[in-house]
This record gives sequence, C-alpha cells and structure tokens, in this order.
Amino acid sequence: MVKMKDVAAHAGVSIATVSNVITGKRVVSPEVQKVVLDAIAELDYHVDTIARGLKTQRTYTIGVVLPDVTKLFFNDILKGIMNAAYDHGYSINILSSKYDFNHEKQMISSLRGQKVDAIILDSCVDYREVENWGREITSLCRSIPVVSLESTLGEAISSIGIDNHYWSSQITQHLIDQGRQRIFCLSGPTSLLHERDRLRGYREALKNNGRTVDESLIASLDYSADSAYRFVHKLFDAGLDCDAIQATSDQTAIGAIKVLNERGIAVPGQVAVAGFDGLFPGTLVQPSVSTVHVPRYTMGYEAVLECLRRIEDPESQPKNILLEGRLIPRNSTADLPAAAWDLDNW
Amino acid sequence: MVKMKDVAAHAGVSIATVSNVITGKRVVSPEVQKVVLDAIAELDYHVDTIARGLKTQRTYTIGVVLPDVTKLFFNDILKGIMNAAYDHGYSINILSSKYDFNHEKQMISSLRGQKVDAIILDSCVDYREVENWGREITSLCRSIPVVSLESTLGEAISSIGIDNHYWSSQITQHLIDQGRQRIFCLSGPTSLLHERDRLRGYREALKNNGRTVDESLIASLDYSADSAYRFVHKLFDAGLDCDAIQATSDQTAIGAIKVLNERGIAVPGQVAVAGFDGLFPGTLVQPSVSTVHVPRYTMGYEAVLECLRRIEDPESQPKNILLEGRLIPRNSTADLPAAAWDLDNW
DNA sequence: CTGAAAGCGCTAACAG
DNA sequence: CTGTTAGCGCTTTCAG
Repeated sequence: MVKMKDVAAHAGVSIATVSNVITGKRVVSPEVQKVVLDAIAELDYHVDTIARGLKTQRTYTIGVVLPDVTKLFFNDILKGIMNAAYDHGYSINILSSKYDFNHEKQMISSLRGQKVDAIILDSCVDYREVENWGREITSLCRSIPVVSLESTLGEAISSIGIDNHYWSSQITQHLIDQGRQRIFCLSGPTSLLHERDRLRGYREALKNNGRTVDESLIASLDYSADSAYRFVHKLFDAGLDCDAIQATSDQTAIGAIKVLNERGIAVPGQVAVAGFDGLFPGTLVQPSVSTVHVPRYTMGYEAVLECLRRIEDPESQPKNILLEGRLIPRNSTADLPAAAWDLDNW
Repeated sequence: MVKMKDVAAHAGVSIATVSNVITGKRVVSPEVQKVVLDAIAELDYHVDTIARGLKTQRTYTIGVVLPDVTKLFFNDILKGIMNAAYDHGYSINILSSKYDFNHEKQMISSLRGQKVDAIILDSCVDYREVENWGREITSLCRSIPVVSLESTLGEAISSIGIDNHYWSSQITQHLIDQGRQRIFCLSGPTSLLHERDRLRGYREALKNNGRTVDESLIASLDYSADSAYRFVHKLFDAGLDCDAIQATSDQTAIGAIKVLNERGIAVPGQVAVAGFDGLFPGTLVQPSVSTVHVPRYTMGYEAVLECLRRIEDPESQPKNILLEGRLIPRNSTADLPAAAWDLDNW
C-alpha cells in the first residue's frame, strides 16, 4: 500500500506538504501542488482514512440504528439516508435492532466505539421509558449529534417525523366521511409512541364527530401481515360487526383485505379498509389501499442534513422537524377510478 | 472519551494487560482479568476501533458495491449481506454505482482507501470488458478477497450466482409447454453478462424445440417498469403478434401485464407473461407473475461467508459458487389456483 | 510557503 | 504472567 511518505519522496517534498495539498488546509504554491498531485496520480495514492481518523477523530461516518432494515418502511428511509450521506461524502454504518430495545442500547454503545460522527436512530423504546432513554443517549453520545426518527426523544436530541396523531385522525375522518359507522382499529405495538399517537388520532376523530369509542373495536398487534391475517379471520369468525377497518400500517391493512377477499366480503362495499405509511404494494393489490403517505425518503435525507448541520456547527441547537403527510384515498375505502400500479419505486 | 490508559490506571495494571484481556490473545490471570473487566464496565470503556484498525490493518468492514440499492432485487441481497456480516461481527460499507461503470471503478478505489477487509461487487461492467476489469480489480485489491455477484469476473475473483442461461431456458420451456407459439423476449441491458445469458437461454430453448428464433421478437430495454410499459404499448400499437411475453425481470413483466390489462388483452388467455427474479410484488398483482426465483438473500449471505473464508485463510483459493434457482409457475402463464399474496417479506 | 517532529489510541514485539 | 515501548499513517503545531 502506497503511503504519504512514498508520495512525498516521489514528489521530492516533505510529507507535511503532501498532507497540505490533500487537505487544502494550508496554502501550497501552485508549482509544488502540481508536482504533488502528479505524484499522487502516478502512484494511485489514496489517503488512509483510518490513520486520518485516528488523528482527526472524525470518521465521516454516520451510525444508523433502525428496528428492522428488511422492512420496506425502513428501507425507504435508508435510501434517503444513503443518498444524502453519499452526496456529502459520508459513509453510513447500519444496524438493525430487530425491535429489541437491549439490542438498540448495545448498538448505540458500539457505535460510539466506532467513532461515528453522528447517529440516526429510530427507537423502539417503550413509551414509558422515552425520557430516561433520551437522557441516557444524551450522556452516552455527549459530543455527537443524535437524530431521532418518527418520535421525539427529548430536548437534546433532534427529531424528524410526521404528526402521527393528526394524520391518523385524518384517515379516520375520511372513513367517517365515507359514511362508515363502526370502524375497527387495528393498531401496531402499543409500546411505541408513534403507534399510541396513531391510536389517539383515531379516538379523537371519533369524538370530534360526536361518536363514542367502542373499546371492543380496538386491537393491538405486531406489524406482521400474517398476524393481522390470522387475527382478522378470528374476528370475523367471532362475528365482528363493522363496516370499516383502519389499520395503522399498510402491511396489516393488506393482511385484512386478504381475509375479506377470502371470505367474500366486498371491499369497500361491505367493509372499507385503510392503511398507513403509503408503501407501494398498496397500489398493487386489489383493491388498492387507501392510506396516509409518510415521506420516508425525505425523512432519511433530512435526518442526514440535520446531522451535518449539527456536526458543522457544534453550537447549533437540536431541532424538531415536522414533515407533511398526505392522505391518499384509493379503492379500498372509496369508489374511485382504479388506482395505478406504482411500478417505479422498487 | 475514556481510553485504555484510563482503564489501566483505574485497574492498577499496565495498558498492555488491558489490551490482552480485551483481545484474549495472551493469557491473563483470572484475578487480574476480573479487575480489568470491572474497570472496563465501570468506566463504560469501548475500544477505539479506529486506533485498533491503524495498528492491525483490519477494519472488520466489508465493502459492498451494488448497481442500485433502491431496487428490491439488490435490497434482498443486501439483507443477506447485512445479516451475515452482523452475525460475524463485521460492518458493511454500501455504495451504489447507479449502473455507471466509472462510478463503480471509483468506488472500488475509494474502498481501498477505507481499508475494507473484503469487497462484494455486483458489477455493471460491459460484457466485452469483463476480463480486463477482472484483472484490474485483482491488481487493485491485491491482498483482499473480492466476491462477484451474479457473474464471474475471472480466476482470482470468487463469484456467486445462479445459472442464468439454464433457468432462463427453463422458463422459455415452460411457456412452450403451455402451448405458446410466438414468445416475445423483453430483455434487460445487453451489455450485462447475465442478461446475455438469459437471452441465450431463451434462444436455446426455442432451438431445442425445433423452432427458429425470430429476431423481431426480441428487444432490449433498461430495467425500469416504466420503459417496459411504454415500449410494450408501442409494440401492440404496431400490431405485435405474439401469444407470450418473456421478460428477464419481474419488474418489466409487470409493466407488460399492466399494458395488457389496459388494452383488454387477457393474461394468460391471449398472451402469457413470464418474469424473472421472484420478487414479491409478482404475487400481489393480478394476475400473479410466473417467474424464476433467484435466491437473493442466500446470495448475499453466502457472499459474506465466502469473504470470511478467504479472510481467515489467505491461502485459500477463490471459489465459484452456483446457487439453485426455482421455476415458479403462477397465474400469468398457467391456469392455476390463484397464487397467494406474499405478505411476509416486506 | 515548507519541513521536522510530536502524537492520536491501540497492538505486538521484546524484556523481565 | 505482566510491563515497556515502538510504531501503524496521518495531521498539525512549531520552527525555519
């Protein structure tokens, strides 16, 4: 491996000069500069980022901890993160907590050892522990910026996400506007703050329309379509009486639609189904799924920008960034022209 | 940041002893070990992987260069890579070449500067340059193992993939078995070796069945569903006469199905459509897409294992690993019970 | 504007 | 079994 010393020798200058040419932190005369640059090209020299990192204590790497990278939802976030990072000369180090809070803790810890310059975290912490965890992260990651995805983790930690409460209420309202009377709410894990927000939105929309919340029309599952599928089958076996199902993810909404299709229950004729997130498979199934679009790509991209902002100005304060969602009515709740397949984002 | 020196001081031993406890490369007495471990825990010490890397010249990082991480196909490979890497204590550094060979070259180069321990590459090199590029990589990455995905890049480079030629011929055969006479082949970029293999498979299957290859029934596009969509519309506008379309990707197959659905052409009644890859959206659309399953996850996982094998034994020789594909007939080519939605892998 | 030299935090000889 | 010490390749004072 050719190193700086070799370049210096080849160019007939000192090693410090080579360094200055490369970093541009000190002025080097044009002639010398050229000689050095030529030597670099000729020897095909590349700075050793490890050695540089040891000296500068910067790695140009952002650590990313997500609950489950294999899921489309996080994949899209990841795309945004990767593109933004690449655009700005950063690498990323991705870790999957698998919705296990202990893993998450450990990963944050290990990321520090790797000297990442910033951390982007989509936490799976229990909502009751949010504040503690926020404080712990803050003390753990004393000197580097942390950006939380989807939910707020406290004062010292930047966050970026949508107003889940609001957008969830919007989709409930949409179902009500379609004349639905008994809306079943299929929620995700209630330990997650943003799931609670979505559930709150559902409740609030009902109340705003002068309805009472029937607790027998609320259930919490994990995020898997399969759980939803089996669960909804059981519901109907038990004689569930509803004319709409509002799922807090497209994944589970589609699981529900599958059940209804299998049982010969017309969607949306007899039962309307709404999802959440705006994943592309919602456009492929029959009927297409009404949903709220969560700007996942933007979330990832902006999260990186927020990291960079705080890296570049260590004095700058954490920001809470709120992105816009978007209600997308499709054929599972409304009588609309058939939605077009989204074929471009996969 | 607490460092080894601090741990040593706190434990009342030398810094070397701390190092030995951590690496386990030299025996330390149980008592001393305990004292050190306690100090580490108490101070919440984490080894600085940068400093270690500078010394050991190992980063426990695998560089990954894929054409387009935003695509489902590569995403699944990535999952395999990430899981395998994580299982073995490695990090990965992902780069997206965007199907630009110059990017790819540059990325391989930059990965060397980052001192990755191995590289996994899914190359977009033109098939005519494969050998040159293979040689160049070999000399560029002299001391680290390189594993090529999807196609073979020469002697010194391990590879892992399926027999595209064979499996493509299998799907053509399937269409022939279904009684199809005029099979249009919608190929991907012909500069890619594995696309050429798939096309060869199509040709060979026709010949094996005593048919002549009609060159007007062959076209090459990029991989986007949108291109396929517009192109197939034009084909039918121009009066294309065929009773089957064999696309070399599910993406383009679905684009074609969309066209046929729009034009009221029955699939598979009038025109059968087959894809390739086995992506889950093929199970969601109507009709579901017959395809060849490419074990993408396994490909990624095994690629990492191959890296590790060669890292651990530098004397070991590169291997060419061939994985099994699987023909999956679904409703777009055959009169079968409706295929079930794949809801679990996204 | 250029060079010499210290040292980032760790590992691995080498001594003891 | 434990300690001392020389560097890994770079950046960055400090001198010139």
